[in-house]
Amino acid sequence: MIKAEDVYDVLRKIPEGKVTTYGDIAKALGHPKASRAVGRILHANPNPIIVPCHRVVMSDGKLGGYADGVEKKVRLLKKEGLDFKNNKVENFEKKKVVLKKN
DNA sequence: GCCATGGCTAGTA
DNA sequence: GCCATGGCTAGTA
Repeated sequence: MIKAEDVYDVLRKIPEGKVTTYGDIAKALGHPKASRAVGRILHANPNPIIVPCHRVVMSDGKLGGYADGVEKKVRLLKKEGLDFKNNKVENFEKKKVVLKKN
């Protein structure tokens, strides 16, 4: 079972202007198939201020969801210097962080 | 039984 | 576009 606290811990390491994916978080925590579960956990994020869940997107660079509305997610990411081409993060490969497995 | 995913396959152009 | 996957919640018995 994947713990919400662990997901939030990983999230706090993502710097401004960078992103990661649901699947990468799942892998980093040793649950390669739990990507969807990660999404559910983020949906329940109790504290968007300290846990930047807007920096998590889909494996193909598409936006994914946001509890507070996708528009807001876009706004936050743009403010951090990211851009969107056709519903995808521009230069996705360069914007992804590499996550360590603990 | 839902869903903030992802990987794989069919099959179109 | 289909479906396995994992975590959660509603709501029946």
